[in-house]
Amino acid sequence: MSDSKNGITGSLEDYLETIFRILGRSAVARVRDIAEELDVSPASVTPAMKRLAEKELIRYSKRNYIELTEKGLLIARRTMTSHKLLSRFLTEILGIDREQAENDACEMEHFLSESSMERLAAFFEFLAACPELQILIDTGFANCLEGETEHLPRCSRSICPLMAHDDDNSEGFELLRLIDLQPGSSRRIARINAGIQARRQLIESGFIQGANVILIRPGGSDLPFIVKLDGYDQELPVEIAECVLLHPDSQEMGEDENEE
Amino acid sequence: MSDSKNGITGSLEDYLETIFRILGRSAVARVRDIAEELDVSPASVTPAMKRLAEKELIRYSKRNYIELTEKGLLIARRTMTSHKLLSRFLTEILGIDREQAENDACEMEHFLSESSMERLAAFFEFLAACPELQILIDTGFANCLEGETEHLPRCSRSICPLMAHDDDNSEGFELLRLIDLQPGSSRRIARINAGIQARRQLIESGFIQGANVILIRPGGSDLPFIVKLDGYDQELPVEIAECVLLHPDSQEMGEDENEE
DNA sequence: TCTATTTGTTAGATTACTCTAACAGAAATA
DNA sequence: TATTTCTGTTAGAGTAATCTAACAAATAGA
Repeated sequence: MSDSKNGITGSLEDYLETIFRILGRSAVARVRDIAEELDVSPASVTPAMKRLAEKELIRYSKRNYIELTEKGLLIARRTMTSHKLLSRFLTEILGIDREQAENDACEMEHFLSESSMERLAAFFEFLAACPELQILIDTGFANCLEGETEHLPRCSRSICPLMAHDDDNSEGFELLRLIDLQPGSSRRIARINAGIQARRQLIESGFIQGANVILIRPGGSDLPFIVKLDGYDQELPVEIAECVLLHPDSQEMGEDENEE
Repeated sequence: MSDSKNGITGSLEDYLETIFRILGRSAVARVRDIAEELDVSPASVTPAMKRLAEKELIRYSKRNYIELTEKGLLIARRTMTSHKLLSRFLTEILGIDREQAENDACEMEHFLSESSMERLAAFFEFLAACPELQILIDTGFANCLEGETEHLPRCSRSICPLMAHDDDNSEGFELLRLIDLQPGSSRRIARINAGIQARRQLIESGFIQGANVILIRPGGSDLPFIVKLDGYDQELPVEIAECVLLHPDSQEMGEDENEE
């Protein structure tokens, strides 16, 4: 029932985190501030405070200022750290805009386990200490994304030579197009070479790098391609199917990605 | 109220995803299978199916097999993809063990926005196409983590020269130890050089790369250090404070990390 | 066909959370 | 001091989710 590691729900974790934030900048935390910051009605805060006090995570008496206990402080800080790490990952690594990143992080923070948290922190330490990685991400990956409506993964040759291409038809250096695949044979997806719209649609349908597709039936101008993915047949119009680029080598089927 | 982008709750998304998984391997989906896979009682499944049917995400009639509608299929697939991406990120990049990664992904999947999802997918494409990045992560970062109880970020010189060190006292090449910091001055954390226990404790307390710390009062053998972080004073025993390594340059305070 | 087992549903309770509306206490103002 | 405003609480309702226990329908076995 109660989520995550603390034995409390995500909602209560949010209240703790909010109290922590407020106390970090003001001398006292009041019901009003909490309600405002969390965008809930003050009437929702009171019962939440009671629940927290019951669990001895805050000190709370009617109509009085709210304080975190030692235990509550620990959870609040952990939640806050989780939030920061996720938000930084989304903005600094993936390049998501701040607001969206905050939204996502705000919800995911309650479910990042301690070990994941610790590794994510290590990743930032590694990133800060490793200029090559920093450059690859800042320049290579970021450049890949900058032409938002353009074909996405695209590197400057100086950063990552194998990936370089000029967006004309030199695109598939070693990649195989889904539409050129032999019916009945299967490959792993290397990348999606589509505008943001089609790209999103394909990705949400499961066409992500590493996923295994089998061409069931080739299509034509009016006939959609049929491909099998995750055990399901899916229809793809030619103009969509064209965007799917495959790793040229038939994989060794030693791993999963197809079973679970 | 209803989470995420679909206008349905995480719980219902889980049911859809489960139905999707089952139909990917079996001809039919029954209440029993769903209950088993989700580890809930069959009595919880029936009302969930009613809620889903009401929203026209499944076709369901009493005591009959369950089918996804077109709309339901879309959501199920999107959730599934979100799950896969997160799980892959946790295992392939961060090196979390599979079971833990599945657990985390299972909950976070409901909150990863479409744009974040798309960028994460792009990251894998970039990774697959960029051998340098792959090497850095597989060798550099992974090596950093392999001695789990050891000092964490540690690179082999061949991969990332600046980071290389041999775990003797050559550790801080250019880094400043927190315990050597001038009282009153502030620096950003570069990394935590501690065993897994102390490391986890520090990170959960907010001592992550990039965070700004101010040394309030230096400590001694019996006297804990006091440092300010996120507006809060924290006590750190010497042996813990020793593990905190700082970027040597006083930062330009142009960004946040201290305000929000 | 009759019975036992499996499977699915219902009823009823519980928990957690939210809201609005009404009210009460405290502080600020006149 | 009296009154208005701000702040916090309570009451009452609603939603979503879960459970156990009892029951009903379908299937399988004898």
